[in-house]
Amino acid sequence: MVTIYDIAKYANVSPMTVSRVINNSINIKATTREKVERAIKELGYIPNAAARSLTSNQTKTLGLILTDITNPYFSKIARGVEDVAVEKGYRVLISNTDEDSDKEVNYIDMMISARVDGVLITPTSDKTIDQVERLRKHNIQVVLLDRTIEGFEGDYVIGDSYLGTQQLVQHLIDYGHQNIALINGPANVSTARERARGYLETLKQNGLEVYEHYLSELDYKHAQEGKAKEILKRLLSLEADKCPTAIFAANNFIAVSAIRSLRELGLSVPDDISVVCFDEVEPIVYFDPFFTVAAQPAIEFGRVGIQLLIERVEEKEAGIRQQVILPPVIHIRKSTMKRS
Amino acid sequence: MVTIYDIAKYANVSPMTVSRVINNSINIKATTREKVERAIKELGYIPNAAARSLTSNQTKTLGLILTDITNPYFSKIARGVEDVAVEKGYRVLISNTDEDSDKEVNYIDMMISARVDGVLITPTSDKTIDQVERLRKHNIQVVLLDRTIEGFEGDYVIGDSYLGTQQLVQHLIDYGHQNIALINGPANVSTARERARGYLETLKQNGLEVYEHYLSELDYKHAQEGKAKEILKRLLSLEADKCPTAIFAANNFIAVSAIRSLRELGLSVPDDISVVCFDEVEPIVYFDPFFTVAAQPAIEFGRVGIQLLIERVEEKEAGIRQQVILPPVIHIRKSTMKRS
DNA sequence: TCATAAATTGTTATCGGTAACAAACAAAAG
DNA sequence: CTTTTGTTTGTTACCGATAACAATTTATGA
Repeated sequence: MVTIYDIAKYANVSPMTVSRVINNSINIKATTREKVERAIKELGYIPNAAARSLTSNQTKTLGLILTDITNPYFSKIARGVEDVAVEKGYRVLISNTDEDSDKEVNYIDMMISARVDGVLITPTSDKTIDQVERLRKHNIQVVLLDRTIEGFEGDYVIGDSYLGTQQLVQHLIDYGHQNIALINGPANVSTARERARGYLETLKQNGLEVYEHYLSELDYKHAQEGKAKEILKRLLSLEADKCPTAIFAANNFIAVSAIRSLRELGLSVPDDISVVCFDEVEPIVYFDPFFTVAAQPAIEFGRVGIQLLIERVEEKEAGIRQQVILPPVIHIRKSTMKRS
Repeated sequence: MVTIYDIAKYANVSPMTVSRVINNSINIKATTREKVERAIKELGYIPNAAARSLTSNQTKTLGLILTDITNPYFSKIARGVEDVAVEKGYRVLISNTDEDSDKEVNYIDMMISARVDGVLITPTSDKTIDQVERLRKHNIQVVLLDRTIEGFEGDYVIGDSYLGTQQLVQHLIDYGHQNIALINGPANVSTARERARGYLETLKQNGLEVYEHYLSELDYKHAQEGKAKEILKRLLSLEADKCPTAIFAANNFIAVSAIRSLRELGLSVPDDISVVCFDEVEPIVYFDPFFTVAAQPAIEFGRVGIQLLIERVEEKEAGIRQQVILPPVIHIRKSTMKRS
């Protein structure tokens, strides 16, 4: 492995001078600089980041903790993060919690041992506050992504779950639906709470009753057809006047599970029942726009989130909290139909 | 930041003893070990990976270079990689080249400066061989993923593009299609070459003629509706007896672009024209299985690829080359129709 | 009981950079 | 042609961990 010492010897200068050239210090004689740069090129030297970080106390590495990169919503976020990070000279360590707080703890350990400069994280639940504390104790900046957690003081980038839900539910009501069931995410996730609030308040604002039976929960995860089917069976077995004519799915995965289950139960969307959800269902949207959704600007979430994080990292003391709430965009498509 | 020196002082031993406890060395008195472990827990010590890597010459970090994490095919690969890597105690640095070899060079630099132990890479083109050389010069192991490159000697995990193409084309022929157009990926990517070969040979084996006009190229990238539309316009303007009744799209993105363009041109799939492609189109498949595809075990690609890489990393000298070729699975669905 | 082997712990140097200070050299001023 | 100041380069110590060796303690056997 070639080091500054090799370069130094090759260029007949001291290692320190090499270091100065690498870091574009002032006060280097032009001829010396050229000599060193030639040596660097000829020997193919690339600085050792580990050694650097040891003195500089920064690794130029950031952690990105998501629930599942396989969800297009998160892969887009990851993409946004990656692009901005690289642009600003940072590397990105990535990991998937699967909404599992034990995994989350392990990944936080990993991030701490890597001494990342900051972590951008989609917390699994309110319990994640402990992990935030731990990171901060290790002097690692934290920005939350997609969700907040109780008691968190700091920067975050989230979508407006309340607003999006309100708009979707209102859309259903405008389409003549009165019996709207909510299949929500886990109540210990802030987005689920906000979506529940949006759902309940919008119903109330429209003078509609909320049946206890209309509320159920699934994980925000992939492939839960089994549980989804049970929920739907239960919903569909309600008396005719209480049987839901529309379903609000709290995210894209839940919506896909729901529609699959509905089909298996012999119902078709939107003819028999309408479905709306949060987050775009890709790449279906490019190919055959079907889902009525509250689309969130996922790439933008990533870009903004990592930007905030980098700002925090680069000016530690930094001032006021940056809490960005990006509004969703409602797309009315084929999964909802007017009740006649 | 708490270091072994802090632990040492707190536990009244030498730093070296602390190091020994951390690394589970033998010959530590039980009482000493407990004392140190208690100190570690109480002070919340986590080893500094950078410092470690300086002496050990390994970072326990691996690089994953993909073309675009936004493509579900690659996000699944990334997921497989991540899972196995973490399981084996490695971190993963991730990056997206967008099939751009300049970006690729930058990311390779990044990986070298991070002194990753190995890189798992989807090469952008045959030119990537230079980058492989560079990595190796820096003593970094390389495993190729999804594609090979000319002149490469080493491990790789790829799909059987030839076989998959053959089966898809044969399926089209069995369905009565004689005029099958190929919209391929870039010829400097091995999968595209193999798919072209599979296409041409299967046609020949069936005594079908190949029209020059049937061959065209797109990037393996997202959102190329413009170019796709041009290609399709040209194809559809051929005389009736030469006008394709089926299209072989070299990957999922190309297929989606093609179908979108076809629709804009007033044609529907499969009624007017059949379409097949490589790689699953998710999550459509869960929701409404539509595409006839050669599905590749993406997660498995990732898992196997990173496993090979880790093996190489952990026993440098290692023996014979591991060249894994995983067969695709053909799913015949609704995007193809029998010609009557 | 004392020498010797085995187990346990400590010291020093090092990995590849850089900060802080010191030295050498060149240019400007008297 | 000195002196002074400013430029440029070099030395030393350190970041946090560990390998290699040294020292100390404990156990074993004659």
